[in-house]
Amino acid sequence: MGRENWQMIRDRLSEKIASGSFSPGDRLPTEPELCQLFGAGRHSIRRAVAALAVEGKLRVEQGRGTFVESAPLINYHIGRRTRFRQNLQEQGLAPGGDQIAAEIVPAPARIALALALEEGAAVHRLLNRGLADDVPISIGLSWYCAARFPDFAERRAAGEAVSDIYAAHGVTDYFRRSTTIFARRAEEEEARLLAQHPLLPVLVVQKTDVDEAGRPIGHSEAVWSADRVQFTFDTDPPGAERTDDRRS
Amino acid sequence: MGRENWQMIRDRLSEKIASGSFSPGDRLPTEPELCQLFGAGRHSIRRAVAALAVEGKLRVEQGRGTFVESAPLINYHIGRRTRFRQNLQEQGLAPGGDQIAAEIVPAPARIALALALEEGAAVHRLLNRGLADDVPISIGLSWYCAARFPDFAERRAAGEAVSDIYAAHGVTDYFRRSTTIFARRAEEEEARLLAQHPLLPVLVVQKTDVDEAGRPIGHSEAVWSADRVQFTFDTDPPGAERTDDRRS
DNA sequence: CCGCATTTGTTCGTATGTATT
DNA sequence: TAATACATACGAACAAATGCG
Repeated sequence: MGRENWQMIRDRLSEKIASGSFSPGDRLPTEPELCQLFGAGRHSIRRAVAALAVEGKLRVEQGRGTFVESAPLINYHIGRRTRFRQNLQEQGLAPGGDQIAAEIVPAPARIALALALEEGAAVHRLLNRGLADDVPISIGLSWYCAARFPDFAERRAAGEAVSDIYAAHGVTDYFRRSTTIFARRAEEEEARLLAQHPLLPVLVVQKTDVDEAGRPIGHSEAVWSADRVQFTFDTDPPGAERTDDRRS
Repeated sequence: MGRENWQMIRDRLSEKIASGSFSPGDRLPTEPELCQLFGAGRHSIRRAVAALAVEGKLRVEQGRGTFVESAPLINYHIGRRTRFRQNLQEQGLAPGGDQIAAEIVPAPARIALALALEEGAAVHRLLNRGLADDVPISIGLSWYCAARFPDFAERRAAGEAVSDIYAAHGVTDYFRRSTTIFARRAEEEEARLLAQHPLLPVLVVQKTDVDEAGRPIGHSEAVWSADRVQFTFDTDPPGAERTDDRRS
C-alpha cells in the first residue's frame, strides 16, 4: 500500500538526498549502519537502496560503498539537420567519443534495406560511445556502405566527425530521414558502457541519414542513457519558444 | 559474472517462455513448485521472476499467481498532423479512451507559458487514458484554455475527439508544434492505470498543439507504456519506406 | 457474509562468496 | 594478508490478497 517498511526507508532516504543531508558524490553509511539508523533488517535496507539505484539516485559499488549520484540532463534536439557535435555545443557541453569496435561485415537484411543495398554487401559496422563533458551518454551502432566510404572506420577512429567524412566523399550535405525511438531496460553491457544502473531504462534511437538526392548513406541504432538525455522534435517550422522543463 | 544462480533461473525461465513451454496467458507453477523444479530457494526464484516481470515477460498478481504476458507493439507516427485516432486506425487498432479526471484550475507557470496565457488563467485540466484494442497504452494530462473552449471537458467525457472539439470552436486545422520525449521509471499510479509492472519504463511525451496562425491551443503531457509503443518521427518530407523493426 | 486454503509479499536471521582498500 | 563492504543464497515466519465453499 506504499507504506511497507522498505518503501518507507526508500522514501526517507530519497528525502535525505533531495534535502541535501546526503550530497552528490557522498558515500552513504554502510548497510549495517543503515540497519541501525532505520531500525530495520539488511533485507529491507538493501531493497530500498536497490530501488533508489534503479531510479538513478544512488550508485552501488561492491566492496567500496554506496554513493549519491548527480544527474545532469541533456536536451537533444532532433531535426532534419541534427548533428551530434553541434547539438551538444549549443548546450555548452563538450562533445566527445571513443570507438569501441569497428569491422567490415556483410549487411544483415534490415541494414541492407535501410541503406538500399543488396543483402550481404560489405558495410562498416561501427560501435561508438558518445560523451558529453566526458560523461557517457550514448552507445551507437552505425552502418555505412564500405564501397562508398572505404576509409570510414579509420577516419572515425582518428576522431573525425561523421559530417567531415561524408564531405570527404562528396556528400556536401545530408539529412536525417526518419527517427524511431523506444525505451527498454538496459542490457548488462550497455549499462556498463554508459556507467548507469542495469535496471535503468535506455532510449533506443534508430535513424537513417540520406544525401541531398534522398539516397540513404548511413544508418545507426543508438542507445541513450534515459537518465541523462531527453529528445525534442520540432515539427513546426517557425521556432516558437518552448518550455524545456521536465519531470515537473 | 552473469552465471549466478538466480540469473541462470531467469534465463532458463525466459527460454521456456520463448520456446513455448509456457504460453502467453498461462499461469506459472507456484513459487514452492518452482523452487523444487529449479532446485533453488524461494529468494532466487522470486528474484528471477521479478527480473522477468520488469522485462514485461511475466505479470505477478498477489494471491492469484504469476502469468505469462503477451506483448503487442504499436508504432506511433509523430508529425505535424498527428492524430491519435487516425494513427491507431492506420495500424488496424481500435482507438479508445476513458476520462479519469477533469477540472478547471488556474494555469501553473509552465502551462501558462506553453499556452501563451497569463499565469493563473482558468484552464481545463484533463486526465485521460488512451486505449488500443481495449489495452491501455497511455495516460495523458492535457491542458486547454477554459475561456476559448468552455465545454471541452464535457465533450471529451462524452467521447468526442479532440479534433472535433477544436473544430466546434472554430479551429478548422491545427498542428503539433514541438515534441519532447524522455523515459523514466513508471510511478505506482501510472503503472496501475497502464496495467504494467511498476519497474518498467514509461515514455513521457510533451507536446503543444497550435492553430493555423501558430497560436497554442492545447498542451499535453502523456505517459506511454514503453513496452507497447514506439514512436517514429519523419523529418524527411518524401515518404520513403522505412524499416519498422525493433529490438533486433 | 464468513472462514479457509492458496498464492504471492515482506521481513528477519544466518552463512558464505567476492571485490576493494 | 587482513579488514571492510556489498552480493548471493537458504530457511522460516507472518502478512496480504484472492478465490471458493
